[in-house]
Amino acid sequence: MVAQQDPERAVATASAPKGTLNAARWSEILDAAAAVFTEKGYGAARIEDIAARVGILKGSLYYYIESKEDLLYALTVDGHTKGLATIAEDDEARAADAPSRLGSFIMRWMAMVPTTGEYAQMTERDVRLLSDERRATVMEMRNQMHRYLRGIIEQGIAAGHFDPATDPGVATNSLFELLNSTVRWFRPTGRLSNDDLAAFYKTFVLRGLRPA
Amino acid sequence: MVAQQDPERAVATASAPKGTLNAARWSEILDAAAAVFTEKGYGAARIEDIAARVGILKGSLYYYIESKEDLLYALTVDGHTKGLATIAEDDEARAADAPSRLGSFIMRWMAMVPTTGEYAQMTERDVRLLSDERRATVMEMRNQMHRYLRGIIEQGIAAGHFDPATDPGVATNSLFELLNSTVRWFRPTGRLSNDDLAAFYKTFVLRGLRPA
Amino acid sequence: MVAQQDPERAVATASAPKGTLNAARWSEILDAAAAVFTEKGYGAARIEDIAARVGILKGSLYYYIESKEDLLYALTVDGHTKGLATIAEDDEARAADAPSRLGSFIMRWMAMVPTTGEYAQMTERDVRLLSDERRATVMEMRNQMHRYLRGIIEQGIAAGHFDPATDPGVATNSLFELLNSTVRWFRPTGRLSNDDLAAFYKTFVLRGLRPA
Amino acid sequence: MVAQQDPERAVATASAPKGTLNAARWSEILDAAAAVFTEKGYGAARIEDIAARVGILKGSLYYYIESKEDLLYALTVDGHTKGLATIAEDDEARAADAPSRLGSFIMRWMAMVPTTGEYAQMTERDVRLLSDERRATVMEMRNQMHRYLRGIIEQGIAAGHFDPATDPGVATNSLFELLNSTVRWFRPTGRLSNDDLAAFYKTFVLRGLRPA
DNA sequence: TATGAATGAGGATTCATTCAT
DNA sequence: CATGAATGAATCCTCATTCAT
Repeated sequence: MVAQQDPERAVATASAPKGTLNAARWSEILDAAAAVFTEKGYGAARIEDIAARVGILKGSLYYYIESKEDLLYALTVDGHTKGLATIAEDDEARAADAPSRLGSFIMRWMAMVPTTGEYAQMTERDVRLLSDERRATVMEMRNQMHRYLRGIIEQGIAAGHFDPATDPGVATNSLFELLNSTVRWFRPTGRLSNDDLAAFYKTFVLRGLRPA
Repeated sequence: MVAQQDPERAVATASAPKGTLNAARWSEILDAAAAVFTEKGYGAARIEDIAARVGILKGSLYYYIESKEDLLYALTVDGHTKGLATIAEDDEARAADAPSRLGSFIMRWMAMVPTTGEYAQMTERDVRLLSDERRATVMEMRNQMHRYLRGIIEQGIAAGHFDPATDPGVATNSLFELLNSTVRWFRPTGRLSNDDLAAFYKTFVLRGLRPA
Repeated sequence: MVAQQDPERAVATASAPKGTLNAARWSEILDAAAAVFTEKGYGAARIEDIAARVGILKGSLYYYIESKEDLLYALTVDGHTKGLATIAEDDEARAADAPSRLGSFIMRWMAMVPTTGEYAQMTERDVRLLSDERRATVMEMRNQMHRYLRGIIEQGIAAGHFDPATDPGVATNSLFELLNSTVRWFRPTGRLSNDDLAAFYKTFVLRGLRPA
Repeated sequence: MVAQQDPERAVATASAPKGTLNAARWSEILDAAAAVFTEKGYGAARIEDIAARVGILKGSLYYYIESKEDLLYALTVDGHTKGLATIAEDDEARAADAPSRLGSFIMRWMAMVPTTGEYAQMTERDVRLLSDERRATVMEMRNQMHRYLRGIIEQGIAAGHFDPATDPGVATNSLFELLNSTVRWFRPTGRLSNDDLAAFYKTFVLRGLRPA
């Protein structure tokens, strides 16, 4: 178990797979892994690259992990945990109508995205690399998020706020893909901030779902 | 799911890197590569898998290629060539207003998507695997497509059909990501056909871009 | 058997290993092999390179040879045959004293060297690549040459023309190495012709062997 | 026959390409590489052979090297470094006349030769296998040695000790080839020691260069 | 004679993983 | 905790050779 977590990783760092460990070091390792995976892709990333970024030798990494997959899994669980935190609503928010719930979700999700690497919202293909059990865990977390978003869309359709011709599953998948695709091309170095982008998505999506 | 062989392949296919060779066999090889890359990802795909799918030994594949990268490149150029064919408009179409041009583009693009594998619209990361020259070629093709779509969006903004608050670059990237993300989750095995999906995207996008 | 040989290769072209063949083509092939072996070394030379230089496909080369080794052997026998031709003396020459026989031999040998490639006087290491039988053949040819030169040196020592402290075996080996090393560094493109070099060797060697 | 390990190795050895590693092991590896390269030639030598001779698996060799070429380069730099050490003269030696400087050089060079493998004085062809930068380094070392020897020959000609008809470049190349050819045929197993050979070369060369 | 296509046995290199110290 | 050294299975790629046409 990780004894203490720093604020940035606070919400839910996956605990290191090997017993009691130096939490700060484990956090460094996850950051390094996130950076390297994002830069090279999971397959091309080498344990050595990650270790080097932490400033230790690759053999030493095995004090913290049992396999490379552990890093992918930890990062993914981390990201998904943050995602799950994002779908939490207080009673008041939950009572709102679908458009405002959806708009609010988009803003929250987009606020979270830059705190995770590309692998946090792991693609279908990479999920396959996990063991059956782990894959099931991740899929369950993912399904929870999908159910949440789908619920809002169905609510909006039922209430006449969203086009009844919309297939809720298609809309859910499309929204997640749209929001998560951001990491693949957006670099907040220019005119546009992450917040600007979030605002665009919100407007775009809410208008896009409106009935004819 | 995997690039289907179709008549256009003969025309659009990047020519095999080693002189003039049996075109049918080369096409088989590209199909096999598309299937294996899509299934396992480029990095994890083994030359042996591809050869086996064609029914030859791995060494024999090197009669057709010089390196694994050749396959990625050929597939990508293939996909991008199809993409470029998709942005072609006759004079009448070009003269139309932005919403109808955009709607029409979405339908054409979505009609093309199922004829290519996931690697046809290669991700940023995989583009890095190509040699400098090849990467430049691919990027130029990609830029052409982006310019086309961006042009339509700017036209729509100028004509008042699209929200003037829209950033054309963001919208262009978002649209491509949205459309291309399809291959990552959609399987046309259920209620919904690829056409249904295209219709959804069209409606969703056109409404989403409308002014307030 | 090669039916007719062109003058340049007349003295003793090793016949192609496979039955009756187009002699001109076989000669072309040997020239190509000599060029490629000299350029890249036997090991690094590819059958494909040689075929390309002849203007045929590598598969076609096997109409003329049974294995790559055939080319090395043919070239070597060729060169050694030329070497053996070089040690031939008429009765008058044979009757001369050692210094004039040796000087004359050096001039003849150096006149022959530029007509063969580097592999003609194959190194110890490459000889090992030949089959036992072929190696024996080549070694026997080589030994004949060595015996000839050694004979002259022993004659010179006996007659008091050469330093009696000279070890005939060492001198023989040294002379062959000296003369054959020429191909490794000499390019007759500058001030010096092959004849100039021959003259230097002759003077140098004859003085070098003189008694104190 | 093969590079014998000796105290100088520690000083003269090109440092292992991968950081600071176990020096003794690196030395073992170089010895093994020298042995295998000499026995089979660089091209035919297998990494596995070298590893086996060290008593490790081939994969383990890559802990010490980045590529097979590294071994060739290290060996060559090693040999050339020894060669450069051989051309060093103290003030008294440098002040001597050309014949004694040359005689002394031959003795020193021949004392060095048996401590290096065949690849130490790498042939032109093998030099091509090195990267541009490495080739340049080796060529520069080689040129230093050539300049040294050529200087002595020019001094001798100027002072009237050597035949003025001698081309210094030709003589330099011939001498190096003569001395270095030793490794290709000489085995100090018989009557003759390496010192005997050195003495022969010294006498032979000094007489060979004398004026008419 | 020549070709095109395939074969298959290597060989270099990579890298996650192990483990004694 | 960390290191250095080694492992060994994988995987890309090479190329001499074969052979039906």
